[in-house]
Amino acid sequence: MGASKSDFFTQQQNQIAEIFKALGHPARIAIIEHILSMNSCICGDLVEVLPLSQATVSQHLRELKNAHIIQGTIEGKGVCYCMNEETIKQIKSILEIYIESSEKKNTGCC
Amino acid sequence: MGASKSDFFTQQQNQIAEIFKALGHPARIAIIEHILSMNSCICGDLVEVLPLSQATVSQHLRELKNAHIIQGTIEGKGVCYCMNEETIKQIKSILEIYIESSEKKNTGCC
DNA sequence: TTTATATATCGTTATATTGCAATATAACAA
DNA sequence: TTGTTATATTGCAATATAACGATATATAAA
Repeated sequence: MGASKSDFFTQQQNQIAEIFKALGHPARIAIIEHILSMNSCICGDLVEVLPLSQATVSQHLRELKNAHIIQGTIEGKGVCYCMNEETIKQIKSILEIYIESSEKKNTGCC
Repeated sequence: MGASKSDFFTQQQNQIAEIFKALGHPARIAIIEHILSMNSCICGDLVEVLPLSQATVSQHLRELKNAHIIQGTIEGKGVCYCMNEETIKQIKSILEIYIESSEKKNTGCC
């Protein structure tokens, strides 16, 4: 197969997984780090920084946009990218819940 | 292709992406939620709870183990799974850094 | 020992992802 | 208008992933 049985999971589980999946590629981590490291977020130079073709970079950007991890606005003939803090905060708070639950229920078996 | 060019990214970028990738599937999110919701972490019943075959569940568990998101110890004829808090905390702190950087460099373009 | 139960691994198929060249689109410049 | 630059999309080949049946392994029970 290769198709995940999304229908059998909750909408929330699918949504969370979507975001993590978008973060699950080194090129996309590199893109995020680069957006964060720049003072301006006009990111046409990503192609020069990354070892990937323009087409591939554009594709990764689209995936990050689809998952609402970054936002892009047209600025003249370029596009300005920046992080969508809300999504990152959402994921962070989910991890916090995981950590809390895990600390509460320490059964000592591992 | 289909092979990601891992060699061209830093070890840290690859490692972070690996963990996010392991979290990027609804079944694996469901597994984590179930481990956290149980008082005991003996998780042989995951197969009954999830809409997946035993082989598939075992495969997902292996991926979570490989990414050090969960740990498993043999208990009698079953296996006891629990979270590896360290990994979750590591990912959480990376997201915190992302949020901080993002807040500092608000250029207002998006 | 034999049998049952729990989990892991192997082999296979269907689908998804990665990456790029080629091409399309869109905005500015001349 | 035409040309130039920036980004997106399309189409394709190579590889990876998801899922499962069958089988292997490993421990407990009889």
